[in-house]
Amino acid sequence: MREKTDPPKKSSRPPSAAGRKVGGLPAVPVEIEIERKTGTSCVKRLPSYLQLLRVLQAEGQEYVSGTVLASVHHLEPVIVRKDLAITGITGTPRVGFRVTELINAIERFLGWDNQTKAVLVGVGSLGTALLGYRGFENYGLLIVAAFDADPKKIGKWVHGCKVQSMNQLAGFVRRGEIRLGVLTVPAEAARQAADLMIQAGIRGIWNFTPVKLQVPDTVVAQKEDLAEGLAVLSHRLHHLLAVRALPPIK
Amino acid sequence: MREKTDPPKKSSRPPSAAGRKVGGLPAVPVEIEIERKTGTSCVKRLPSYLQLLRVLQAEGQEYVSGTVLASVHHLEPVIVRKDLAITGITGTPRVGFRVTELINAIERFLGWDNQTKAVLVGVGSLGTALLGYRGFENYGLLIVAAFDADPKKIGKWVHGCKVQSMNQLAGFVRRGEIRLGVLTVPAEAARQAADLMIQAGIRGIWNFTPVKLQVPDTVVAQKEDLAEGLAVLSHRLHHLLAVRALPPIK
DNA sequence: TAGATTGTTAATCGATTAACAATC
DNA sequence: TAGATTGTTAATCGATTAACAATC
Repeated sequence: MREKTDPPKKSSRPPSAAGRKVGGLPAVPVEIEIERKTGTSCVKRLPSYLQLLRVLQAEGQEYVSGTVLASVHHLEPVIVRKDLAITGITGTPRVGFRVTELINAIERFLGWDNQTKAVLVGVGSLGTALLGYRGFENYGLLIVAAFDADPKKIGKWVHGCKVQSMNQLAGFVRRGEIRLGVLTVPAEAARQAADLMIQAGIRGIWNFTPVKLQVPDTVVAQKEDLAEGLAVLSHRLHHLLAVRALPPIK
Repeated sequence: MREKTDPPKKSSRPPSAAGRKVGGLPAVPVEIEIERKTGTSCVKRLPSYLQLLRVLQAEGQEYVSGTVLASVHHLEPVIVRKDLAITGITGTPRVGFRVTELINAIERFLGWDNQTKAVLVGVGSLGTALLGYRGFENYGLLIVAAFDADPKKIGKWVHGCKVQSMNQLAGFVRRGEIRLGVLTVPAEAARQAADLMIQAGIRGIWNFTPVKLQVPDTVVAQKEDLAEGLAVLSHRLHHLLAVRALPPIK
């Protein structure tokens, strides 16, 4: 309602500058551009949008509104709008976002626009499990080789990967220009295996061990702990059964 | 320093009442007791403490301080103190917490003091993976049966479980008094499979599908999404490589 | 045009961190 | 005793939610 005749306190909606890329050049110095608020919560929700967007794309939908994305995921629409904003995309009022454009923006933001090759270290039960799981390909991840320290495992084939010795890791990583590693060794071996991966040139470690890794700032480590989710579930279930078991409430 | 001669503003440290169990009876009405601040962040960190505590117990350590737990996990000591407080345990200044007591308190709080039996629904690549992973036994979870809708899979043995048809689910759950189910079907089948599980009497669903389930309030559902962690890792790696790749910084 | 939807700022909520008395 | 550690309250920080002008 308020017009742009005189600027009061609020300068509502400056067309799109201030820390956003306009043409191809950042409107502000790069350091500030990089430091923009990218809380991890926003990033975590992007894959679920992506998953739905791909379904919509397959169905031939051209546009989707943030409102629709929100209702499917049981989120507030404003959350979706903010999440999508970090990818740099803009929508059109009353219409929404172009599905294809949104898919590309999210994939680009996450670095999933090209398949990323990864090695897996530690072919135990979890490692074997992950090698067999083909779902990661939807997320731009392709595990191309497996390594283990146990001589009894070396040479065996697991889900299409020949298990190699740890000595072969550095050469393989260098030749293949691999940047990402999945760590699934037992807790005791975690630290040493991670160090070998880093020496080999791995820059990102998806850490499935219960050990908090210390890595140099040229490397990122992401801890994945199924026990976290299970703990929340167990506690809530425990609680629910205690409350709901005794009297039939109504 | 301040004595309890006269009560100023702050009544620092009332011995231990106010919403805490004292003997065996809650000091306040049950509803309030239940509603006590149990943010999910605290609960998620408990398994990692538990893991370390078991190592210490095996080593014969009798006491451990919150400070030590904190430094191992790279957390602030006050976080550990708050987390442990939700289990109802108390420590002794200068000494710390009794390891055995702490293990018991955490296990009890999470409902991990007795093994919980679970069924798994959906024997695809991820389901097979989880059936083969024996690590859950440390977290009080034992997957005792597997179910699938695909007739071609029924009757096969996967990691010691015979795959059963969905028709057999309800009977099995009732006979075994199973409360927990692991859902690893494809996205399209998630809703229907979850409904069958709930009808069968399952009260907690560990949901590995990318679908947000709608469940009645007699059931808890916990979504587990590996893509979340991978998204955070990918984004950080992408970012890191962009920043660190171009110029050799120093 | 009217009204649904976007993008953004301000307010609220929850979790983390700082500070500190009480304790052994 | 002295000093490290506990338990708790207050302050800070970040994420979610509310509110609303701009837009098609």
